[in-house]
Parts: sequence; C-alpha cells; structure tokens
Amino acid sequence: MKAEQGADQAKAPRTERGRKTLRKLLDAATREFADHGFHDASISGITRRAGVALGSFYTYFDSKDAIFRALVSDMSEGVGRAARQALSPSMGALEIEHAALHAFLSFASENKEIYRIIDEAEFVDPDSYRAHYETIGTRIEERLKAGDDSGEFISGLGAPEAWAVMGMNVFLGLRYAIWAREGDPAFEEIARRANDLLAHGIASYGD
Amino acid sequence: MKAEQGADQAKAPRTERGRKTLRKLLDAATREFADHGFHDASISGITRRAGVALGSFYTYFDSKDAIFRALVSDMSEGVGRAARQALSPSMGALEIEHAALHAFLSFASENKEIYRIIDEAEFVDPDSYRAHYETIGTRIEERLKAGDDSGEFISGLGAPEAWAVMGMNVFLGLRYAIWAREGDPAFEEIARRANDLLAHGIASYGD
DNA sequence: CTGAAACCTGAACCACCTTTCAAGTTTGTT
DNA sequence: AACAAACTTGAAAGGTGGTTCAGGTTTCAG
Repeated sequence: MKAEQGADQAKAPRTERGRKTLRKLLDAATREFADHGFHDASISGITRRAGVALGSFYTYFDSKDAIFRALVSDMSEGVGRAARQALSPSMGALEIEHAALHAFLSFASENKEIYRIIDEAEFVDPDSYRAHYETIGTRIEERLKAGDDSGEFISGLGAPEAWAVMGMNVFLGLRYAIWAREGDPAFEEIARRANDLLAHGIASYGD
Repeated sequence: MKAEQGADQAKAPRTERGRKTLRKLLDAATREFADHGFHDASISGITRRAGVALGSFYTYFDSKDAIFRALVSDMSEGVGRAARQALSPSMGALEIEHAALHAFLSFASENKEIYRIIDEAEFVDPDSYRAHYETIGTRIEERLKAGDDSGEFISGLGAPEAWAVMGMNVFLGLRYAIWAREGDPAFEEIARRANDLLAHGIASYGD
C-alpha cells in the first residue's frame, strides 16, 4: 500500500514534508479513482481530498496517468503480499489452494476499491494489467507443479490449468466478495466447494 | 449484432434512410470504441467513420453513454446466441461444457472488439456488465443442475460451482483467445484439459 | 403532387480539466 | 544566521470534445 519508491516514480520527495504530501496524494487518489473511475476522477478532486494545492500534484507526478500507474503497481504488489502471508510451506498442495482462495476472498472483500482500480487498468494501463495476471498465473502454475512433484496432484498440469484456477478464484471473488449479497454462503464454504471441485471435479463416480 | 429495437433505444428511425443511418452509426461506434476505448472514442470519430454529420448522431442517441449501452446489450445477446448454437440436447452433460468452452474460445477469438467493449461496461454501464455475467452464470448453473438430475454430475452443485466454471472459461478466453501467443495449445486442447479438470479434478488418485 | 414529418448538416457553444508557471514559503545544511 | 534547494500555491493558459440549434434536404402517406 505504499508506493514511494520504484523506477517508475519520476519525482521522489527529498524532505519529510515532501514524503507526507506524496502519501496524502496517493491516499487521496485511491479514493478519488475508486469513487469516480479514472476518467471522471480529476486532479483537482485528488488535491482537494489531499488538502494541497493543484500545482503541488505536478511536483510528484508527471500526469494523471502516472499516478494511476503508480497506484496499480502498488496494489498489484499488495495482492501478492496478502496471498503470500496466508500460505505456509507445511501445508499440503490442496490445502494451499484452499488457503489462497480464502485469503483472496477476504482481501477482495476488504479492498473493493483496489479491485476496481486494477480492473480499470485494462484500459488505462494495459501492460500493468497484463503483467498483474501473468505474474499471478505463473505463481499458481508453480504451485501446481509442486503438487505434481510431491505426488499430491496428477502430472501434466501447466499454464492452462493455472489460468483455469485463477479464473475460478477471480470470479468467485467478483461474485461473493465484490458483489456480496444477503444470504450468500460464507467465504469458508465457497473456498471449500471450490477446493472440492478442484480436487475431484464434478463428474459422478460411476461415469 | 443488430440493436435497432428495444425499450432502451430512445429514438427509433421511421424511414428506410433512418434505419440505414442508425446501422451505420452502430457499426462505426463498434469500431471506434474498440480502437480507442470509451473515453478516447469521440462522437465525431463515430460520425466520421459512419460518413454522416456530427449532428445526426443526436437524431438517434441522446448521448455517448446511450450508444455505448445499446452496443453492450446487443453484444451481450450475441455471446449468448453463439453459445446456444454450439450446444445440442443430445450431448452429454460433460460434453456440453466442453462444447460451450470451445465455442466461447472461438467466438472470443473472432470478436475481440466485442470483448473489449463488454469489459469496459464495468465502468461505463455497471448494471449491464453485472447483468451480463449474472445471466451467463444462471445458464451454467442450470446446466450443472441438469447434469445432476441425469446422474452425470455429483449432486449439490449450485451457484458457486457455476461461477467457478464461468471464471475458468473467461480466463482461458482472456489468455488463449484475446492474448493468444505463438506456440499456444490449440483451442481443442485447452477445452479438453479444462474439461478434464472439471470432470475429475487434479488430486492424484491415491489421496 | 404536395405538405408535413423525418432526417441531415456543421459551425458554434460551453463546460470542464489537465498542465504550466512565476512568485512566495519552508526546510535543512553549513 | 544565511542561503540554496525543496516545496507550495492558485490563477490562467490551452485543449478537448460532448451537445445544441437553426436552417436546409429528403421521404412518404394521402
């Protein structure tokens, strides 16, 4: 959730005051983009929320696109961090997938604004959007291969299975975290059912 | 792919000339939105492509949003139609899921611009976007229930499994149709592997 | 044939927003 | 204390593009 460094960041602050202003701008931009979307968000809306003058924005960012990109790469990292924290090497391969989905659902539920922003990157900053999903897909593929090596998963798993798993997770997040409705099953049940599907599929035994 | 009627359409043409102009505007808008995205697309770009005067646009649509909405609901129907045509009642339940994914991959591959527009509806016309996926999700859920009734699928399947299947399909479409790369497996192989995952899962037998 | 409705035209209006800039203030170092 | 660099400020430049409108042309029912 902090994006103060990075080669993409053109103008790093050099004093404490500057760091505070930059942070205020990033926080304000998150809210502004979440409320209005990229195009209806305005720089003046961001600086108003941040409580700084319009011109100060350009001390830290070259353009509206630049601050959006900074936010996206920052948040993309945030998702990865949240997932990593929920996983432990002592878990079984299936258990890892269960924990990853459960953590993802919780994270999405508590960070709905982050998801709107990452989704909008498909149009504002396509490269970051693609990198975001390629990175996650690769990580899932590695987990599947590890489960293969340990004998817990069948062999021959690869990118297509990884993208299938990622799609499952993203859409379950969309429906049950972002679009949550009264009476929906708890995240625990969603994760369990998805894990059952992943483990044994849905064909009946006698087929 | 035609969106000439519908309650959402404010201003229906009353002459042959009018119908032709409306059609030209819709076709031009599809290309303009696909090339530039909603916000960078311009009405003048649409009318230029359509070969009509700027002012004529407002004879048929109240706003830029209105023509976008008309396009989205039109295209959402198009996806459903394509899926329906690929399915036949004589197929087995698993076979139906295989055919649906294969048809979806082909459709997405040949209609990339449609997909960009539907995705952007998440921001321009959220209600249509949500309706699009709710509708598809419901249809998949019905298929799963039918497979349950016929004994081909295990019992207890519902909305979570339907959204999982939908997510798989959408992400496989994103990766292998929209972002297709040299050396990727053919759609046939993708559909087969996803179908295997759906049928038996990925846990090894001895677990 | 004829007139009213439908349709077309494109210049101009207008609201909005990103970005610039010159002048002033604060910070931190020597 | 003193000075340069960092930072702040907000008015205004400069563009853009959606939308309107008054006047002209085409269509088609009666």
